[in-house]
Amino acid sequence: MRLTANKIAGILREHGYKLTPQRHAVLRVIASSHDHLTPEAIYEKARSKNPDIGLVTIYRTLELLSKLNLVCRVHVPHGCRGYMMRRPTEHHHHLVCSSCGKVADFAGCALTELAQRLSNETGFDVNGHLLEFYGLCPDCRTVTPV
Amino acid sequence: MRLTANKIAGILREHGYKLTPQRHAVLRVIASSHDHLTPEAIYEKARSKNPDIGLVTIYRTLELLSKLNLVCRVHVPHGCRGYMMRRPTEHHHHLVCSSCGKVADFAGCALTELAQRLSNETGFDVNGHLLEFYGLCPDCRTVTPV
DNA sequence: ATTACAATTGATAAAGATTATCAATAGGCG
DNA sequence: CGCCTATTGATAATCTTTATCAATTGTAAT
Repeated sequence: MRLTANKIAGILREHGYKLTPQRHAVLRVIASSHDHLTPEAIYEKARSKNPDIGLVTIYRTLELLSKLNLVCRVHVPHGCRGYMMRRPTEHHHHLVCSSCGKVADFAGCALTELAQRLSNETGFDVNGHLLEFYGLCPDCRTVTPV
Repeated sequence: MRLTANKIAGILREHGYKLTPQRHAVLRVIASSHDHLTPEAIYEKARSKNPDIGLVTIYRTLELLSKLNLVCRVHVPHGCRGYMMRRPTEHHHHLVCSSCGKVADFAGCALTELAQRLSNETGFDVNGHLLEFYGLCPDCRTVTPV
């Protein structure tokens, strides 16, 4: 089960934020893509539906949606600002090809135990983690990487 | 045992790169700090020893040192370009406080097994990973986070 | 030591990405 | 329907990072 753009729009409203066409557009764009999208890419896609949307609004909206935990920010080697839908029931991480940038998802990170250990040892209140693997995808293994 | 700046300078030379005072300075700066340093911070520190060094050289040197795996690039929530020494015998990761930015190190990530599994399942040639935990440090737990 | 060559540097400018400002607009509630 | 305030978009202002290119400087061979 995954959250639809409409459900998320409801959540947005529940938190006291207005539902504007621009926010709706950004949500649609992110929800309809499986990959990470840069603010610029989101801008381009959103404009095709909503030609008058401004780039600044994209940034503001992304910040808001991140704060509400509706989208998550992802770091990849070439570009550290990618956004994608957060799917609560599908906790997963990324395996990124260093050569072509292809991204494969994987689940089963089994880090809660480690998080608990860290919490005990350091006194931190651990509430999240970032895990990514890097390597060469099958296609790029056969050629000389750039 | 940790690599000294001198040893690393030797490694640099072995790889066919010249040992310039600027590169030496950047290495010293990074090697002498335990925290992540931004390019700008490295620039400031390097200038105190070598007033004529240029910012562009810092960027170029960081790129080179990263390529040689002598330093590693770290992503943290507020600023995605931090560099620190790579210490081959001390593989470790970071636990970052979302509020004050304090960083604690930890070892024992036990991800080689997972990397092997991913390698088998996806055909990727996995050669590295990025793992970071986020949370609130003991000091920041008691006050309202920003 | 000297020389010559190629790598490296620094200053400047250019390009890109992100944030601040502020008047105009539009969503949501009564 | 109309008001109030949040939100938007255009522009400009900040950073951050990269490109350019002449001048400099390691290095290895002499």
